[in-house]
Amino acid sequence: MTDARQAAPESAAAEGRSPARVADTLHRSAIQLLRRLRQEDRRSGLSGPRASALSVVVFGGPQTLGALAAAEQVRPPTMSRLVRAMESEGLLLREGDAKDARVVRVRATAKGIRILQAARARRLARLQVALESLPSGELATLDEAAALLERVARTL
Amino acid sequence: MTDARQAAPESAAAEGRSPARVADTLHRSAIQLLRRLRQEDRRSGLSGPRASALSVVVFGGPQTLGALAAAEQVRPPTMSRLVRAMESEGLLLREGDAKDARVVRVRATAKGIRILQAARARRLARLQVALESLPSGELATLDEAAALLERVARTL
DNA sequence: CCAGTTAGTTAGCGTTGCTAACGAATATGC
DNA sequence: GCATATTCGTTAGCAACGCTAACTAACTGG
Repeated sequence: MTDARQAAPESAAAEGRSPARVADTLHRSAIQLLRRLRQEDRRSGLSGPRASALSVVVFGGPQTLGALAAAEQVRPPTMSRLVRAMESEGLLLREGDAKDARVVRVRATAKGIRILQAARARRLARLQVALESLPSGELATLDEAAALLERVARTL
Repeated sequence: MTDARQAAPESAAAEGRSPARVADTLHRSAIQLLRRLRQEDRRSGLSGPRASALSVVVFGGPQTLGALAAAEQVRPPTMSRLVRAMESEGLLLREGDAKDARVVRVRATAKGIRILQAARARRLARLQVALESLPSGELATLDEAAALLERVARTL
């Protein structure tokens, strides 16, 4: 099945580096990472779906409701209800579009931005502490890999 | 606040490699990666919570209901209902403990294992395809980083 | 101007999360 | 050994989230 031995690559043994194996380890470690960081979200007052949707609006700028639903991989009725609930909590607001009266544009409020950033800061702080205890070489590897991974994820 | 300039590290510029920045990029890329891979789960017939719980039982072996709830970061009543539903679908079975009659031990059935592995294979296949188009140096970086990340995640 | 398409909502259902309260079994203390 | 406390899991009941089906309103193309 595997063609790992053909034309041995330039350097350090390629046996552990088949795309299949890397995919597996990457997948498992990403799941594990986010699972642990999710513990920090309890005290944010934001549910998972709300934090995720709010994040898209805060970092991606104002969005139509449909675009937001697509980004969150959720159907329009689900996002419609989510947006209404979050609007009533003052996290975001819905505004009409000047060109097309059908669309609803969603924008984060100052409060929404503040709350999301606080939740995000808690997650990142926890991860940062763990990274601080790594030797600089390992940190460099993670830095390169993270940038790479971001690019790979966009092409998925 | 940052002490990035003190005692300049051995090699290539450390400016982008503060733990804070790496944490941020890692976090974002992990979210993006799993968000995309989640699209594959639609055709597995397993909901997110079910796939996740089943995965813990398949890879971690038989578990008590409470341990499973803790692993999934969910309260016992939630896991109790989830397990009952999955048992009725033939994905796993509940068996009593010989030593302690209070505990319920949960084990995956052959069907459960098969279905989980199929879902997992779909996710991994998609990621693998993306990785195959990377130059081997980048793949090596991801390989090292994935192993590192797995270790970091365990200490979180 | 009329048919078709698109954006979003409403209605109604199943699943998944919780807390509170309980039953049963085990552990502890006197 | 027996009363009490603790632990494990379940039941009941609620809120949040996911879906599809069906609808209204608005835009588009002839």
